[in-house]
Amino acid sequence: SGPKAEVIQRIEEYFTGTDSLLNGAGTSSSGMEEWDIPVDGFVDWSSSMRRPDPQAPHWKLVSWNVNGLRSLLKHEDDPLRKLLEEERPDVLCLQETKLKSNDIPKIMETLVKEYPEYNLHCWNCSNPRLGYSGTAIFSRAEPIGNPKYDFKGEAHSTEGRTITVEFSDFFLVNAYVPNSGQDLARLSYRTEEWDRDMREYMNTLRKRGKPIVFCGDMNVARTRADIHNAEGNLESAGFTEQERNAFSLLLGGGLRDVFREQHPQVRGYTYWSYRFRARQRNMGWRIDYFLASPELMSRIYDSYILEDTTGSDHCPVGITMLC
Amino acid sequence: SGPKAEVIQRIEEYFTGTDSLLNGAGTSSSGMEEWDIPVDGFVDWSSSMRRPDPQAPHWKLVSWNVNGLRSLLKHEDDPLRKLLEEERPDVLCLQETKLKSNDIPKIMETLVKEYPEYNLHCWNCSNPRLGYSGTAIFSRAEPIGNPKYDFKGEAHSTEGRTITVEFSDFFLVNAYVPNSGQDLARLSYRTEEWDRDMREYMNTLRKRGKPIVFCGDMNVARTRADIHNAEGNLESAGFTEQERNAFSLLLGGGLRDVFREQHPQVRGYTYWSYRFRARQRNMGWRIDYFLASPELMSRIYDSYILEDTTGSDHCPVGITMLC
DNA sequence: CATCTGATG
DNA sequence: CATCAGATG
Repeated sequence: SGPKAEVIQRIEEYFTGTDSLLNGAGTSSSGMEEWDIPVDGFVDWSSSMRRPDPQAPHWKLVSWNVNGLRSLLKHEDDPLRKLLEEERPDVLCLQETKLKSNDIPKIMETLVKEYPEYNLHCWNCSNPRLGYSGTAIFSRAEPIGNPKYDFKGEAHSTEGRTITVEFSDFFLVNAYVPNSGQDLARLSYRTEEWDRDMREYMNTLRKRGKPIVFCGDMNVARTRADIHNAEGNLESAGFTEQERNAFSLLLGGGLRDVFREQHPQVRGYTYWSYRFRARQRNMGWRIDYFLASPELMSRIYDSYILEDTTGSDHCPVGITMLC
Repeated sequence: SGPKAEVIQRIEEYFTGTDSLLNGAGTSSSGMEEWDIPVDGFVDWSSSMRRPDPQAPHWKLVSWNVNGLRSLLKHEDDPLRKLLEEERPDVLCLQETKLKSNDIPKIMETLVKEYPEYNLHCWNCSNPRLGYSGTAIFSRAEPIGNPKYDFKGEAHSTEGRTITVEFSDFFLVNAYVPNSGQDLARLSYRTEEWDRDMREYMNTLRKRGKPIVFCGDMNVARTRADIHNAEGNLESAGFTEQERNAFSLLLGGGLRDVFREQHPQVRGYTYWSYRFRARQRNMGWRIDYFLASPELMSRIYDSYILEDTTGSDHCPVGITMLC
């Protein structure tokens, strides 16, 4: 019906192009381990790969691990306001706000006053551990009902890592997946409990009959194309076999890695350690994702990395979705 | 004998001028509490009150609570190097270096390389508590024997608060007197143990037959003229009756407050809280001192406050001593 | 090499 | 409102 249908048609053609990994993604039918795909012929992500905003009505969704919102708002170049004003996302999901509940009213007041067009501001924060983790969502559109904080009862409710918001035609889940920690101290919690329970949660959401957008810092790089130095990081938090396998299970369970499907031959990172001047040397990881239910893929027009946005050790990622 | 004797004569005349508090200092013969002297007619310290360097051979001694030496060396305007190059002290005493023993070799190497004219570099630091307190002395002249760290055996030996150096004609004691703490938690330790033991230590040094220069952050303002708001701070660490009385006992025991004797009618502060923009508003305290044995007073040519030196919540203080 | 907290001043 | 540490990433 009108421009939207035309655009969807174009997106479907784009996805079925010859360079697409779509058919192979999430399976290992070839016998080759999924993570170990060859990266010959991959090109680096560049913002010129972004597609212009479509004519059809659409939402821009952006996700960003800000590594401390209070600090971010003090930066000289004010990258959050720049993002809000230049990118104008309809929905902005933040991770690692590191806010304690005491800090939230003041920050919220500031942002509500400056950006009244965002009708929803919701915050989840760690408790009792202060200044750790934390997530937030700003949205121009108001959701159906109230945001849902955390998932699976009390199991993962003390670190403020997830917020779920229901919109008319999809669920949005914003997550900051636990880091497996130094010496992988938290690897088993992360993969055997959190990741498992998240898959279950995705299944329960799906049963409610709406597709899902699941975004945030997944704290795992999927494949050789998603990390600068695969060999050197096989034992590192964020690239262990256990984490990659758990992520594969999530994707196998019906969620799709939007960026990878739209850019099958592109190397694009979203995180660079603050150490070793890693960002200047582009020694990065792709660990921030938009995942989506298959039935949404034909409406997702663009998927991109805002690699020029500084102020955090992560940069924002975004999608454009027809609505 | 020559210029030195002439200068000493001039200093003595200066001290016996009509505006001197010399006769009243350290006693309360008038019935009025010493701290509560009227401050009418006091003028603010200004660097124009400094006396030019004398012709006779002399040493400049400077004392500075640097509030973290590592941080100080990273400041844009590099105030420590500026002090060393512009003031060219013969002896520099530092307090609150906040160095742990691990940090000392590297910092020492840097400074020894840049300022080889300082033949003595000695450091005392807190242990086991890291990054707390700490003192240091740099001196062009080499001392007699080795520096002595701490005093009174093991009683006050875990916080790196004092260094004693013996020169040919005086002892130099550099001290960072313990702060009485929030809610005066440490007031009794400070006044009943540390201050008492320090008086004893001064007595033992005196018995060795040399005068004493005792400098540093004494963490107490003596009188109404030494603090911006006396009434408001009668219960504050650094201006309680107990601390003022303990300091009076030290002065009564034979040490003289050089700045106050040379500038009896001057209000000069050496510390301003980082809070409340106290320094801009000159809401300060005089808590950094050079104290000296009476027999040295006729040789101390100048006593001054380097109020323009920033980089710490204290500014340096100095004296010029004929030798 | 960043961010947080919490202690200290 | 500064410094430090120590935890975390």
